Amino acid sequence: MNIGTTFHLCQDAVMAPKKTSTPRREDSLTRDRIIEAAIELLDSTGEGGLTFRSLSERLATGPGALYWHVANKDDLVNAACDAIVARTLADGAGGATPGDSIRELALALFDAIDRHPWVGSALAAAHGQLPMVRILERIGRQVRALGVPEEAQWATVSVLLNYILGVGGQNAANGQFARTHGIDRDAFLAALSSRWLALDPEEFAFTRSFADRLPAHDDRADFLAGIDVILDGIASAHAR
Amino acid sequence: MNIGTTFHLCQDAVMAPKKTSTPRREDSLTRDRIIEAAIELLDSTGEGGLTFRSLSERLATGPGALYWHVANKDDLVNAACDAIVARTLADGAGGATPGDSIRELALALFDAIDRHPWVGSALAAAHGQLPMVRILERIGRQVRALGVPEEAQWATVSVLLNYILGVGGQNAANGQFARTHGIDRDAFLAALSSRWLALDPEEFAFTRSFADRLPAHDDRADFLAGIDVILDGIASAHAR
DNA sequence: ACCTGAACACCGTTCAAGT
DNA sequence: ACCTGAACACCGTTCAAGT
Repeated sequence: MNIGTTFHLCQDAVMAPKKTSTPRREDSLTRDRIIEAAIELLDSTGEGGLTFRSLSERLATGPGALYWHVANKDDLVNAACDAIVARTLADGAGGATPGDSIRELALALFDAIDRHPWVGSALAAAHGQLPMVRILERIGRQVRALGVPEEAQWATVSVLLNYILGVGGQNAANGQFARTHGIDRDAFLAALSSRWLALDPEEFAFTRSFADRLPAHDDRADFLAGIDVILDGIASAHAR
Repeated sequence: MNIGTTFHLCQDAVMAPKKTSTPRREDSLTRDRIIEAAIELLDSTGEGGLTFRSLSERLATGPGALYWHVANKDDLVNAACDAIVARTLADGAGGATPGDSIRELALALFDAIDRHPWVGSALAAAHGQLPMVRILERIGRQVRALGVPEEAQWATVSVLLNYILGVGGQNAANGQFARTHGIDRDAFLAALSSRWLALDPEEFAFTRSFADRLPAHDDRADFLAGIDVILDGIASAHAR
């Protein structure tokens, strides 16, 4: 899945081409080129913006041509997700301790999903697929390095992975909502806050008590705090 | 965004007559009736099986009629999800300790998503909506009861919630995959296991080492083990 | 007020026909 | 082998027209 091919998009070519000249591709279609274009489309137009028609238009071809290189839409989205995940994991230099490595890995994934919200949904949809296995493997190695006994390793990896996926899914939903409603993060949190304040004071006492702190809170810091809670739990369960 | 309307569920009150004056005919369309039919359709045919056409057919009406009671498909799915979540939370008797209550709550949600896999996806898609707020509130109260200091409560609730949502999302994906491919859980895990065994032995050493244990493992027990790890982490961070 | 059902603007996917 | 683009079988949603 090495995607180094460069290709340029002429979306700023305002002048409409002559009726006689159809936009021509410069080089042939490739699975990698298709995936790269899909990533750009997903990033710029959101989950709903990726369409075989819009994608084929961007690649100056017909919808049917894509099916020669890609099995179907699930395959396409999964491959796009895997490209992002593989790049994200490739960047990690590794921390001083296994715990640091896990923190670094988790933050890298958090940031990647923040930049590409659709990755959060794609990860949730594709259990056991390559992108998830990559993450599983990385976490597993660090959990082993942490000294967790063999029989508890799977459950331990599972907590970390599912927590990361859970946060990722929520971030994806936030990003998607903000996009389709044309508002930014601050406006989204402000709206959420006032919606929570409108809830029944008795039935939702806890939720309401946090409503006004919502707009100011730091997603990333909270996410990391969650990772630390889990790491603490692991340490206390397998203290040596 | 009008999902705050209170509606009561009479799932077991099969023969409760309406004492109040009911100008509507007995079989007239109702938001509740629509939501109930949507739940049945989602349960029996999966996420892709819910269609305004299939639903209207089941209710012996036209697709357009549904829009009088329901804003759009998101609204419909969210309301269906909320009905399941509300029922699930209503069953909880509460545990002996806050920790037990959290365990009980988490297991109840796990089982509900197991029975209705689409609820996992619906929860992931609707951040801050009523169904998620219900869960948030319940967890929040128990976290308070656990003695977690004020400033750490939000992050603590967040770990538990996101972990539950993460597992729920994965279970939803599993259920969806098994349904669309017409296989059961055992066949799914067996296929996953052999797929993992086909991975590169060096690059995926950890994953492969767990591939043969995959078919026999207990999702529910692993889920609960994860909850316990988080509860341990919370306890060790705020030891009194 | 509530319901009908045709119509609109899409979608993923297929496939005979081309090169 | 790879690509084309029309065609198929769907969607969610709207809306004039009915009761």
